[in-house]
Amino acid sequence: MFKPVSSKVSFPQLEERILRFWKDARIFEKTSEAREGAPQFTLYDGPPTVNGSPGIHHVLSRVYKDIIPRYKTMKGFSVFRKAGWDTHGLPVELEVEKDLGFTNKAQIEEYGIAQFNARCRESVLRYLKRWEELTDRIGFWLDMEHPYITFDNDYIESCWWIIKQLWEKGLVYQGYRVTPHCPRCGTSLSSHEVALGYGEAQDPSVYIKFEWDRSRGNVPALLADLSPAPTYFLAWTTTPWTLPGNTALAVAPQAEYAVVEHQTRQGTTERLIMAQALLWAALEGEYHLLTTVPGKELIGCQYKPLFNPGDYSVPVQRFQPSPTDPAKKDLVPGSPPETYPVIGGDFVSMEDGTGIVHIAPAFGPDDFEAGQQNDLYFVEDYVNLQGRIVGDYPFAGQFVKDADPLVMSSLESRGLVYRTDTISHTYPFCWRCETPLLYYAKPSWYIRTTAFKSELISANQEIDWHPQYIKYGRFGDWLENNVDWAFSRERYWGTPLPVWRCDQCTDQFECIGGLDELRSRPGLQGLVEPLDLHRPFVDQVTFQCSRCGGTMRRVSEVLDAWFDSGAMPLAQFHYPFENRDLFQRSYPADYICEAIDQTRGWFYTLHALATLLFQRPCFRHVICLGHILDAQGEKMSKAKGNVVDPWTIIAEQGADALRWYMFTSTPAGNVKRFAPSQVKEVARRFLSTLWNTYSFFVLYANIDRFDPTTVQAPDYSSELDRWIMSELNQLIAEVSESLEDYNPTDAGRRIEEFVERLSNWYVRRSRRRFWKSESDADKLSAYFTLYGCLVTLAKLVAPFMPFVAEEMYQNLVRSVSPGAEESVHLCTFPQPDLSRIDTALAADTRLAMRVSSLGRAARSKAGIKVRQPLARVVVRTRSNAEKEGLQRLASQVLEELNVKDIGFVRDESELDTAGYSVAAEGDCLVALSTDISHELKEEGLAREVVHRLQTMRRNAGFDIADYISTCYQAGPPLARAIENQADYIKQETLSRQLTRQSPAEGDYAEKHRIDGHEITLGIRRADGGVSAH
RNA sequence: GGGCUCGUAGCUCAGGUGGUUAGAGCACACGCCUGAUAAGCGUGAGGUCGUUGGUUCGAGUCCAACCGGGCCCA
Repeated sequence: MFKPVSSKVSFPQLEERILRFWKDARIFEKTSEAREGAPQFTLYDGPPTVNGSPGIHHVLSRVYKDIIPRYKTMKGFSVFRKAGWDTHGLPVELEVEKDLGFTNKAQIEEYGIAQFNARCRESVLRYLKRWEELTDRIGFWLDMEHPYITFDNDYIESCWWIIKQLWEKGLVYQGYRVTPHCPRCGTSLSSHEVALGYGEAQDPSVYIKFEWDRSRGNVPALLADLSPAPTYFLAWTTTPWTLPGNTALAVAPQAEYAVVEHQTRQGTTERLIMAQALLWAALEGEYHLLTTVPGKELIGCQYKPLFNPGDYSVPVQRFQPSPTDPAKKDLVPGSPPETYPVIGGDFVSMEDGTGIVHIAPAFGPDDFEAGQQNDLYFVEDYVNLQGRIVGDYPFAGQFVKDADPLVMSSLESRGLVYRTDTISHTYPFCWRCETPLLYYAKPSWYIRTTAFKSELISANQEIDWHPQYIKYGRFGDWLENNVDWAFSRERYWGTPLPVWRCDQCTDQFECIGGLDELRSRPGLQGLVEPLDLHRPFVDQVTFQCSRCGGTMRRVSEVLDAWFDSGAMPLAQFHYPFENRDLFQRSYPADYICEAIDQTRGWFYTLHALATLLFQRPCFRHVICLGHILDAQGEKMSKAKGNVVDPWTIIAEQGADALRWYMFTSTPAGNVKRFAPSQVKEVARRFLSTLWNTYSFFVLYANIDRFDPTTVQAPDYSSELDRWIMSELNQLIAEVSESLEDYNPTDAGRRIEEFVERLSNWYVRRSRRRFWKSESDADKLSAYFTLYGCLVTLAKLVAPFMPFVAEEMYQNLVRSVSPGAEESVHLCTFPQPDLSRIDTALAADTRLAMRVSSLGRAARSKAGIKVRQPLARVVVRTRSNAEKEGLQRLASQVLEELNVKDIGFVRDESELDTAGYSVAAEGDCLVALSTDISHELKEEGLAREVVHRLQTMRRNAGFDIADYISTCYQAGPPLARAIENQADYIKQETLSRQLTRQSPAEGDYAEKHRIDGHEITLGIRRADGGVSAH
């Protein structure tokens, strides 16, 4: 006996039961134990940042991470899947800062780095619990008992080892570069972080006059003859605060520049120099053109500083060739300048502005480069790392963006402003705290990924991307445009950069690749127990300089958290200090899966570190998911309030419905518009159809005491059985193929299709076989076949919907075969029996379904219910093969249409359409005879009576197998029909007696009207309550 | 501004290498069926396949430009 299955089921409750079963019986552990020694399949779990609770988009990536390992386990692999948690980084610090009410770094240092980091650790540990809970609840099986956590000392030590490897290959360097800098967080951001934060900004758009000094530098011949008058270079900028840092103006050498004359508001005459092509856009009011001059002739002209740093107590530096390496430029202290030069630059655009670009080498990447190339002055120190102006400026003390109007009024008062506007454009903001980023020249540590660019590209060729276009599109392009990785951060809660520097001979650096190496340094001090490799403890560790005997102190930086996650192929094993074999076995990963934004994030750092270390990729197959948007196609964000909480969906529809929706609604790589109502639809359309088929089977199998363990395989004489077995094996083949191809979407959609056919054709057409009284071979064959379909389905859907699959398996298999595998997830995945696939039968059945569908349409047109039997259906067929196919399946069509006989014609002209109702679609035509003879009429009436009695049985609360006694009172026409069809009625309604009399006391009675005639029906359970079957 | 990607019914999606009248599910209206079903079946309505050009005997499908959404990069 199977456990009775109600058609009404709460999936969330069912899932909770299954979770307990898995836990109590250690099923997950057993899936590993059972596959010990089998070929390994490796998942690398891209560690989510455990800062904040997991959202619906995390469910998407986590169930996609789950399905392939589950499938591979059933295919006999030993699957490695260690959970990972990304615990470092700015987001974590930011949250703690918010809690503490901090607004800048100084407050952290005041508070104490040790305490601050302790809070960071607590914060991630708190969130980690929530991640574990959700992971568990959605049935994502991975080893959370032995996770890798990026803040562990072991993990950090592996990171150190990797850096040492790169250091020894000369791939780590400290560069002085202009980087995007967040003045609030006080740190540089990497290019992928900057990308997260572009937004619309309102900025000043100003045209500034730089006064030409004819007494110095170059005077272009074309301008030499002009009468003396004040002459200005006109330059455009959106960042007035950088003007005190201006040390040059750049022109496009090939462009033509105009000298124009105009009247100022004060009535004086002045001249402006700017690109001719942009005159119309930049100038207002009247002006007249004096002459033009090629840009290259302007190079070498000198102009007067807007703000001479010497006047504001700000130090000046200057680029000059390095004495050790003439190819390099050093910054050396300089004296305040008299004038600055006009230089040439190929980056000067003729799209907007004036064709003359203001250069502040400290505050822009192009500017910095121009400074190096032209040995320019360098003025940076009037802005500190908090973005505030220092020095003696009238706008000192202001945040740079707030200083903009004050800079302008200072220039305005000196008559150096031509025009002021505002502009709306995209500008980068800090992705976490939304502070506008500043480009700021400062030292940062780099990994020289560009040295391995061609290896990065060729290793990518070995990777199997889903969707494929990522490979040479998004990801390939990114590799083609590779730049060195700025991987240091001036922060606190992160893996410390393992580089020590001598405080005496300051250019002596040492990179430490592990703890033993550190312990072996001479004069080691400050390494205390219990060991914590984080700041501030690691900052106390000093040793002796091998060159001068000075003290080696660690540099202050920590690592970009992306380095941590990119290091996981090694660091999750504490490689190379432990687990060398395990590492070797698990490299490269067979499978990884994250969303599209990771092309610049984890996909990249993983690939970069692997290639730099081993010159080969560390993952073979990757599914790159599209993002989840809300139902309106808008990005989900807390601010908009359109974030979907996964727990709500799970509580209402269950994890399996959510999983199924994630897999089948949209291809993995597409954006997904998430609407909770669609999860509900999945539950209704697919899950409940499957469940009801299962529940139907159990209901009748129990009545008939069907025991799959003792029944022999049938001879499959039934076309229906052969057909569904053909469909089933076709399904197994296609599902396997799609999953092998990392495509759960197609696989799931095929399963949906099969379940639909199973329920709405196989079971519907087989119903009588299940409820007929005699237990013959045909009945057993139907049970056996449906049972086989359901058990196979349980296994096929197991990787998709692990809970429902388990429930079905436990009841269908374990309850009758205690020796069977303990869990569906310990079973092997079904293998298709290709010999059972009968494509001709499949085509014939499709045709039979189509004919039935058209036959129903013909009935509908004629207004004759299906309950009324008809004499004949005629089908026009295109070929003998079609005709023979339909003849074989005639009983299915006849029953479905409630028709006595089927005929065939090859041409419509053979059909006398009088007395027929015809329906056609494409080349398929079906005609139903509409003449209803007296006998057919009586049969129809009898079926009406049966229908009313069936409904009454249900209303009276009888069991479907209870025998009853039936009585009726009706006029002659109905009574005659009932008498003539008495056997049929008794059989259908399990009536022992059928008598023409009034209902007795205690009978369940109803009055009905059939075809205009009144009838009273009464039923009662037959004596002894003996059940049928 | 550049790159990638998507655009098919009100909504969610199918539509290998170009080939009759572009399909499914949901939702809507009307009708039917029901000893498993929260279901199912039938009919109806709903589409200039984002737009405009081009290639072709023939374009949802191939090409180009543009428009719109998303992501990425400036």
